[in-house]
Amino acid sequence: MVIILQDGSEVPVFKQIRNQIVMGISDGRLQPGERLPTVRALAEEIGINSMTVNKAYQLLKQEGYIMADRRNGVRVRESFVEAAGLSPEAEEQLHRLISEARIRGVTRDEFVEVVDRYFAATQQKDEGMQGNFKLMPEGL
Amino acid sequence: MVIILQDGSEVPVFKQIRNQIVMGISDGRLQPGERLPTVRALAEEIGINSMTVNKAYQLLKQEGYIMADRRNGVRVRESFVEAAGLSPEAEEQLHRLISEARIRGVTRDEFVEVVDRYFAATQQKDEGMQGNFKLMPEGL
DNA sequence: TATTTGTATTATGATAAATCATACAAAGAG
DNA sequence: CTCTTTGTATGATTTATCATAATACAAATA
Repeated sequence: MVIILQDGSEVPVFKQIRNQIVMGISDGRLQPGERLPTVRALAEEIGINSMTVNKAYQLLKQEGYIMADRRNGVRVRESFVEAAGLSPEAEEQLHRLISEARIRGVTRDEFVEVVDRYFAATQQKDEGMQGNFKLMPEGL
Repeated sequence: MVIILQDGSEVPVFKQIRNQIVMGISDGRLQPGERLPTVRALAEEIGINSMTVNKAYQLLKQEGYIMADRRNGVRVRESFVEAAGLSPEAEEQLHRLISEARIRGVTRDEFVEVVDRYFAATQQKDEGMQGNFKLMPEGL
């Protein structure tokens, strides 16, 4: 699992960490139950304050993506609650994205093509990369 | 076209205005060249400061959705620049939305279903729905 | 016992966001 | 010309966010 922090991004660091971990869970790079780095380890590797990492973990925990306690450390949840459809926030954001895309001239098929590309980006379990949690310094 | 502000929303007011106008343009409720309310009129209608409306208009103007000057007031652009595909920001946000949706158990078909619903929500020009902005005199 | 763990607390500085009150110049109407 | 309306520039204020920092603490572990 590689985390890449973009420096000039308007997205705050703690949210970049959160987003990339969510994407990692979604595409299988992070397996259920897999342990994540400690807040201090991750903070030191990236070169940020540990409370910033903790803020990302707190958010992920509250959203139900991970579990964290002093017994088991921080781990990806074993199972996720299957909800009916998208969240209201997700629907709203998707609506906005589609509105902007249509004005740009993007057709339905072109949009679905992008959707399929991301849906297909499911990475199956790879023993070789198990447990590796690499961090890259701010790039680009 | 009626602007409805959600009170408890985390989305700032100026961005709510911007988003709703973009959606209005996309689904045809706002026609090309159609005049939008003055900053003061819209501000008074929804009970906010006129500079907040101006901030939304400035953003829309910068993004190329509208044109605004002292001669013609504020109007929806006649034509929009057709770009190739989604913006990088849109792709990134879509990627995140899909990642979150997949974890919730949303399938590709279910997701596309929602996409189609919003893509189909193109409202053609309808004389019956010609209730524009309330305080809007239809001048050239 | 000593260390590591997540986490709670509090503080601080920096920066950005959000709203508001004015004022001004350009344009049009009378 | 005068008066009004227009978008907009300016500055102020208030609030919120972000990241860092220095601790401390309880639970688990080596």
